[in-house]
Amino acid sequence: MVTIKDIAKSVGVSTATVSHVINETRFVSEPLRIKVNAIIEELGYQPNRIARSLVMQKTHTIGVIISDIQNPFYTALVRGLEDATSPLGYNVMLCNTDEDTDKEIGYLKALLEKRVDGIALATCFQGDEHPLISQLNQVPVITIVRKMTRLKSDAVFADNIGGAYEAIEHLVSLGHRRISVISGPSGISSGGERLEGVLKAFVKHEINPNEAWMRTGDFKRESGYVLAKSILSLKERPTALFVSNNQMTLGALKAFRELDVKIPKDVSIVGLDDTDWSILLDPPLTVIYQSPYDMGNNAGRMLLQRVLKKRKRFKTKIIPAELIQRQSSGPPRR
Amino acid sequence: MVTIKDIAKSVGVSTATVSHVINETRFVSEPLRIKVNAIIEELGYQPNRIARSLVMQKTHTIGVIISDIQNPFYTALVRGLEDATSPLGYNVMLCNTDEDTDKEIGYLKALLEKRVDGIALATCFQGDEHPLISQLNQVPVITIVRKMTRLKSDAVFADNIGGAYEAIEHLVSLGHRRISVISGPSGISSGGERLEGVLKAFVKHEINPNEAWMRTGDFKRESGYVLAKSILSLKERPTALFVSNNQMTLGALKAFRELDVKIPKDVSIVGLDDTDWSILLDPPLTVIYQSPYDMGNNAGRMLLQRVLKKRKRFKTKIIPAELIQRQSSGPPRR
DNA sequence: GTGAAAGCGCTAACAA
DNA sequence: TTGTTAGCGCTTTCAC
Repeated sequence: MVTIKDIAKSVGVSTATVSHVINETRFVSEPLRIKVNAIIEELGYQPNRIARSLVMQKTHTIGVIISDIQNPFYTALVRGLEDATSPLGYNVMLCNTDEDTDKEIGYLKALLEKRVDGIALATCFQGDEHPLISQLNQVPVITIVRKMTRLKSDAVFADNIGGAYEAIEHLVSLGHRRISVISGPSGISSGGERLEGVLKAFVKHEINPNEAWMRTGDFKRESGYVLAKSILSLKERPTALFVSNNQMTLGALKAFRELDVKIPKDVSIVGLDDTDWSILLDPPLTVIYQSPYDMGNNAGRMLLQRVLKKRKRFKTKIIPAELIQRQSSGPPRR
Repeated sequence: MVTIKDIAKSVGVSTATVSHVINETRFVSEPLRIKVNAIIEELGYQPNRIARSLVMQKTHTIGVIISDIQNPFYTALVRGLEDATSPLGYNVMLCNTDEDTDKEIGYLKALLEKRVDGIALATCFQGDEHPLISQLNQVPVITIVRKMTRLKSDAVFADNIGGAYEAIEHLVSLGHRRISVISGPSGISSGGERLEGVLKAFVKHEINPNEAWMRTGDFKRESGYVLAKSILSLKERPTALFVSNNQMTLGALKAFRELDVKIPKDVSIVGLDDTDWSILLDPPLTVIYQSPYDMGNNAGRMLLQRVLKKRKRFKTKIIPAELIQRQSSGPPRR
């Protein structure tokens, strides 16, 4: 592998000069500059960013930790993040935890040791005590999707309470009062907050939550499937179901299909998170939409601002929720 | 940031000793080892992998270049790749080209300069001349999904010819002879090969391709939509349509819905690439399935074998194609 | 306008 | 059993 030293020797200048023509960081006379560039071209020199990172203390890499790369929510988010950071010369190191806290620890340690310039973290830890909290407080981190207490950082979240509230409002406005809910883990903020939004709407409309209809899943497809099946098998069926993420909705829809429950005639369903194919489902799915692309894009921009020390105070951005009404929700059967 | 030197000074040993206890790379007496580890713990030392990479000439990072991170095909592939590499301590640098050759060049250069240990590349270049071919020939590369001529490398592809052939066979077996096809760019191997498979089946069954029904898209949703709309608007409609990737199928289905064309009563449709939600569409989609997870997983394993020099000869792995028959394909209307 | 050389944090050959 | 020290390839201060 050819180095800056080879170039220097070949041209007959010092490494300093070569470095300066490469980075345009101090004046170099025309003839020398031309000669250096020619040799660089000729020898096919490729700068070694590792060496540069070591001295500059910057890697131009940002780490992203998400729980499911196969979930379109996260891929849109990553896309937004990459669109925000790659034009500024940053690369993304992507880590998939699969909701496994051990993996999260492992990835986080690796990112820290690799000295990434910043980390975008959608944690899968529940509760307060993140084991790496002190290390995380020492690097630019942006908390995304799921809150982390005790971490001083910028953050981008969705309006979970508002979104869930709106979902229930929508169902109530259609005439539903027998509403079932599949929530996510209450220890994860997006799980707990969505349930909070639901309950807030219940209170507003004086609906007494029926324990048998209030279930908690783990944000994965299988739990949506199992819980929906169990709910639909109840002697007393709800007239509507709100599922608090896209994967569980997928599972729930499978259950509906298997049990041949007609949507929305038998039971209305509202999901959270929109996808490309929601519109092609049978029937097209009514959802609460919170733009993951915007979340990622904002996260990327905010993270870079911090990396580049363009901002002092920590900032939290909330991405709004929006109801997209399609045909999976309708008035209850009389 | 605390360094190995700080540890050494604090314990009163040399940096060599510290390094050796960290890496367990030569014997260190019990008491010293304990003391060193204690101080490491106490000072919260985090090894600097950048420095280590510089001397070891290994980054434990692999670069992955794909064209669309929002396409479930690629996310499953990346997932498979990560599952294969991360247990061995490798991290994935993910780059999304969006079918833009300039972006591909930029990312490739960055990966090369960052000295990733290996690259998994699904190129978006068409034809023979990849501008970075000589650089790529100097690092471990695994070609995935799309062939690259002139690149000496391992490779993992899908059985595109076989898959497309099978799709047409299936339609013919249902009684179709008026078959329309939306292909991908012929300059991309997965585009050209799938068309090749189609034509092979046409020949076998003595079907004369109707020019008006043979269209070429760009693998993106919009082109599937536009082409399907135009095909369905023909005075002479085909009785079946084969679409050669999932994104274009999504677009085509939208066109079908907008024109109120009944599937499979009016026109049968077979897609290529399966997705989680194919089964929930209306009607559930018949597809050709070529496991992207397996592609990624094999690619990851093969790439690491090469990185670790466990293999001399280049190897190509073909992932088989399989027909998954659902309800979007049926006999033609009489 | 250019060069010498220190140093980024680590590994490992060579010495002791 | 442990320490000294020369790099890995680059940037940048200080000198000329």
